[in-house]
Amino acid sequence: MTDLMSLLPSNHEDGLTTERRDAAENRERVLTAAKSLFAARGVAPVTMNDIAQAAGVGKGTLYRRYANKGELCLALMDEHLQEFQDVMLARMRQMRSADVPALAQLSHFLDALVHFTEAHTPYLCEVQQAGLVRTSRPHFWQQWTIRGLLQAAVAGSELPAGLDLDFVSGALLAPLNAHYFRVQRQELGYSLARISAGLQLLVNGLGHLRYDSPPDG
Amino acid sequence: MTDLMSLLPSNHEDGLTTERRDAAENRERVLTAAKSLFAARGVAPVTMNDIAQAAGVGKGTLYRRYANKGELCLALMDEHLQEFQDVMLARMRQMRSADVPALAQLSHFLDALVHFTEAHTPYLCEVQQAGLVRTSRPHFWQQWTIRGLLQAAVAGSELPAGLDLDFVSGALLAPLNAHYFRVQRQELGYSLARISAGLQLLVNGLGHLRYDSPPDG
DNA sequence: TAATAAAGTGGACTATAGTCCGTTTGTTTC
DNA sequence: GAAACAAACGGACTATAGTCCACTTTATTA
Repeated sequence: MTDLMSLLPSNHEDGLTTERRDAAENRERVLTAAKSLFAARGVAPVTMNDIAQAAGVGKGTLYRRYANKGELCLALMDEHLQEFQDVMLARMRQMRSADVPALAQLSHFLDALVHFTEAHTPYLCEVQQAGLVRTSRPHFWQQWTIRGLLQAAVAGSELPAGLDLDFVSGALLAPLNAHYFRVQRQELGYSLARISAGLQLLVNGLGHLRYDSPPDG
Repeated sequence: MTDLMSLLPSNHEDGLTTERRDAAENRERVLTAAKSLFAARGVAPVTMNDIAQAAGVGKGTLYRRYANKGELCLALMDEHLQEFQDVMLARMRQMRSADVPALAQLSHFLDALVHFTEAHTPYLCEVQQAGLVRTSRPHFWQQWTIRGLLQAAVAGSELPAGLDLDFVSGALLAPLNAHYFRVQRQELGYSLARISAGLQLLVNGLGHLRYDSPPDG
């Protein structure tokens, strides 16, 4: 469960192809400038032009590395995401060795995910707007983890066999869609606990199914 | 269940404030032009400029009536939506008088919704991109209907009391988000039946819960 | 039917995203 | 350390969304 992730594309340059010195410098300047602009004015109102200018770099240079604000936000989130993944993997290893049932692990994971989404909503909104969600590391990893826990629950007879785990793992993640999450939080006024509890309701429901519903291809 | 809808804002002008003759003419020309452009080239690649030009109308005129492509698409969908609503209300009345359980009605409704979404995906994507989803008639009505059926299921003891129906009705709709729906259909290759079955899985799961999970505010 | 007010119109204008390509800089090789 | 090549750079340029406002048309009313 831990090794497969290293095969995924990473958001920061990997050491295989070395980056030219000026390029590395500029990347750093762009990230720093973006971070401080976002902190000062919020994410949405800052334009790519603003960022390029603040970084003392041409637009072409900026776009060469980050095709849009979404990619830039993904890069800025990278270390937080890495940490989140590490923490969650550690906790889940621990839970597994303490024989915590898979569905309980899933509940824990979903709750953590709600908090992660809360912490990064503006960035995630940009990622989504850019259409990068499905291909982004955060989302891929999240769905992959959920799917794995569901699978484990099936293996441990907590869930009936024959469930459409691909669909369900996507459906559990759908309400955490950044834009929708913001609506829930700000327009509908849902608390984090409420969202978390709602998701667990769906999971618990699945756990009480007692027959097989055949999926089709 | 039927009357409340008439209070909602409609997408076409209501007869209360009469529209000036030239304005009505231009509105018609815009809708016609847009429909044929969308049919010829698809929705996404057509620009507002294209539409204004094809309609023989200035940009200002176009934007006065439709603030963006999303609103325009909503207007173009209006009669289809109206028909869909009528059909569904009729069917549900019929089912109710035949004592079909609420959850079975919900299954039927979700299945119909999958087909409706399929039929209008490109339009719905524009609506979503414009950020109009939550305020649009289609979405409001859909969630309102689902929520009503869930409520009926609670009343008929098909569902335990205490469920967070607001959250759940939103969560059931989340995987039908136009962009995500397109991903499921085109990238993941899910069939309509599979999506429909997946949603019903979630509903059925709820139906087998046997304890109350308290929501919080 | 002329005067008037309100509603509607069109296209120039601004803002932003994103592309393109001639120029510059860094790295490698000899 | 000079030549040669690839990588990176920057800013002018294009495309599109959306705004603004001086002007025109319609409906009203006297």
